[in-house]
Amino acid sequence: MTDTLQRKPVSQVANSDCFTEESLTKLKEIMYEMRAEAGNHLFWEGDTADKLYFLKRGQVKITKASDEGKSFILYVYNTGDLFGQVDPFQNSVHSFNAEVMENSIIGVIQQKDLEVLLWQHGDLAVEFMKWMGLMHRMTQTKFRDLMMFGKPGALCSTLIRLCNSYGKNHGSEIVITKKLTNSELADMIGATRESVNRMLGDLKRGNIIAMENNYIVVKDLSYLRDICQCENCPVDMCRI
Amino acid sequence: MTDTLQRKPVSQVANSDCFTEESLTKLKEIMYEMRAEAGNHLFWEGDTADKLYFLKRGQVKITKASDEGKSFILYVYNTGDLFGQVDPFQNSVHSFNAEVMENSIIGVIQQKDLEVLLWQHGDLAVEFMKWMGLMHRMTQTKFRDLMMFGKPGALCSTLIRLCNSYGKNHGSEIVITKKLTNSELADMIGATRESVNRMLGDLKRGNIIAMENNYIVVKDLSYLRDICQCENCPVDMCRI
DNA sequence: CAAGAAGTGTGATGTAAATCACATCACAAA
DNA sequence: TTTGTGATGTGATTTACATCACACTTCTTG
Repeated sequence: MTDTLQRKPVSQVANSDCFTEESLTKLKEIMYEMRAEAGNHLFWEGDTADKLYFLKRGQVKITKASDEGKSFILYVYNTGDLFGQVDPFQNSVHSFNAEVMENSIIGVIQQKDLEVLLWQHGDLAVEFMKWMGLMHRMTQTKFRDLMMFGKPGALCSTLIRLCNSYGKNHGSEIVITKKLTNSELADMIGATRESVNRMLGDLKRGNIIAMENNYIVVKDLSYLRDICQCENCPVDMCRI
Repeated sequence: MTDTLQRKPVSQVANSDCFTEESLTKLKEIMYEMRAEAGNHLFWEGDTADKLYFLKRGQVKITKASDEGKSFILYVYNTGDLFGQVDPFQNSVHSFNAEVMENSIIGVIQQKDLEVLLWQHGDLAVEFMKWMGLMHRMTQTKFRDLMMFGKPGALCSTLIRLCNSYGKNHGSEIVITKKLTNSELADMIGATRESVNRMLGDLKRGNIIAMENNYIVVKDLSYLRDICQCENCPVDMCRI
């Protein structure tokens, strides 16, 4: 979560920013490209986890379904993001689902190939370690935000993360350039649509946010920060 | 979370099991040893995060304090565990506190030194990547357990994790060989002492668990599994 | 453009869990 | 032995949030 001034233009922010141009090229060399249509799944819970995915273009969300049919959105990945699971077990399986949200072009990396690459290139290994550290930290901070500050805190944290992932500055306001339904927001914080609706209503009435042709506009970021005790961590960390 | 038969003796389970003997030796060569007394802190929120810690002996918990003075226990590390933060930012700071619970002997690794080592040794880099993946997954599964199955689910998941970290089989029962107060359990699942007390009472009445001179004994692991929809993942992953 | 689908907004009610308030209980120190 | 201290156990009350129910709005698409 960052000062509005520090924010990079939306289009440049991706978690593969951790890598240098050369490293990214090396990674790209061991990828094979595939296309996936919106609605399809890259993997399901229980599938073998032995691949990484580089989102050349598109959007993918990582979810967990509960028995009662509710689904919890853990991450949303966008163009330029790298994601997947690296485990020390041979028969490791996914605990989550990866659902394609927009038609996407995806570079697939086999864990075996990645291991060879890391083995050969020390600099890539170091960058890769840092990327993994970043991803882990993103999970931890999200965990904290969703556990410690109630549903309003979780929502405010999510709005801040959305600003960091999709925000465009308009003067002192930040437009979240991604349409989101109340249900989607609810699934991101483990709440119900109705609760989100009421909370958003409160924020609108308090002049913290506003809607501009169905996009959320954040008018008072510092208020959101206070609610979830945001510590102004790096933008790259506090994302969706 | 595993079948009782698969469970390794407590003393052998540590997250540094990801590494081969040789790799661990290399890591140990770049450590400097320090002693820390119970009650002290290895780091506080806001401190620079540029070190890893290898717990040669002792116990350390990673916590987050909320404004209202409540504290949430994210991890408890034991002898043989490696922990710490690796971030791609130069001025990265900790989001959590590390409190020493027992007098400990700790090997400290500077991130800079680690980078050199990873750069030089491909096999270590690959193992390190897997270790990081394991740690991340541990966080994710804990996240899921605490978010999706209510407080009873969170408690059951935590009891299973405690079995995996500290469990000793006694016939079909598992003794959790670590004394825990209701408050500590509460801090692990983000609940209150009273709630934990009531939930434990329910489990005792249902003959799922019992107390034997202040140690928790799990008598019906499968019941706990059902409550938190445990998928029987590897022991090494589902830990505290 | 009509009509169904998908999304929003909001009241009423139910329920899980926090909070408050004490009564024990265990045990260590004076 | 008393006294203090931390932990446990349990009822009564409050609160946050889910659930249910339904009206209203806005987007689709035939």
